[in-house]
Amino acid sequence: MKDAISILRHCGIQPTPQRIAVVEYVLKSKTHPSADHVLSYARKKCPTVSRATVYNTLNLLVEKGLLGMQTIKEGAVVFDPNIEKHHHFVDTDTGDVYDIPWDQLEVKGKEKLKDFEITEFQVIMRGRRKKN
Amino acid sequence: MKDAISILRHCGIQPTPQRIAVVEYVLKSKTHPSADHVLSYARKKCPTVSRATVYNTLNLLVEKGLLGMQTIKEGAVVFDPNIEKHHHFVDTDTGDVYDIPWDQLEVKGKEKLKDFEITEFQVIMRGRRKKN
DNA sequence: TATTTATTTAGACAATGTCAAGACAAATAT
DNA sequence: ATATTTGTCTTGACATTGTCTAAATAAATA
Repeated sequence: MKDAISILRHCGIQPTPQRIAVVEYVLKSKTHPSADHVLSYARKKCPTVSRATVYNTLNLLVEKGLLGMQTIKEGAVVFDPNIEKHHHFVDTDTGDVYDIPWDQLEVKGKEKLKDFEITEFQVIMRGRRKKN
Repeated sequence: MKDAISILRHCGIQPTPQRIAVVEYVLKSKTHPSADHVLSYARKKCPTVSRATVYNTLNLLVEKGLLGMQTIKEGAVVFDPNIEKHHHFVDTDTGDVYDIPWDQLEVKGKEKLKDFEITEFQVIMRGRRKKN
């Protein structure tokens, strides 16, 4: 992955220490962190960073298409560095969210929904992850 | 639909005026109301009903399987009187949520997900509802 | 150096949702 | 009837999420 500074510059966002801290964490996260998670981790690099700045930066990244945003859990939106189309599986025991590759599932019948203009869709599954 | 009192009695919940007001509204709603919507309408029938009672009653109904609960919009959970399996379409302009009948769509490939034990799933679509 | 301009911070604010304590009502027992 | 237990409701406190504003700070430009 490119470094945080180039990523920010590339979309015309001034790379400040606060934004760099946010980007470094959220864009390389393997999980699906909430804004509060991002805030905690950003404060490790940049102890004075404020909640407002974290929210501002996250919203900027989402607007620029560098970051996904999902409303699949109660309580708080989660962010998703994977901006390829994909589906989601939510472990109902742990709350963990897993990405399911787009081509693993096929959704048939959408063309029958004549009343709706579908701009995006995904399958959301819930259950338990099997421990191997 | 059966009346609110029988429904409550049938699951061993004492039918109080407050609960009846909640049930009457939420179980016959054609939309997908939030808890706050339910509170507003319940107060029309029962002006002193409290927020806590509305939440308690909604949670009770969900536990008993009489009411669905969906986390598909930002900010607040929505409730869904349709407890048959179905998919959802969210109008990104209006925020309205539409139920899509279960048999309109088919999701293929779930058996390939060997790491996951799927207890439920649905397709969530976003876009615009075509106005005829 | 002076002056815009952009960014950050702190705190206020509103909304969602949960919880505990006391008030109230209803059912049962005495 | 009255007392007692049991269940329910309300109020208000509380934590959390997320947005906003005003003031402070930093950075860029002239």
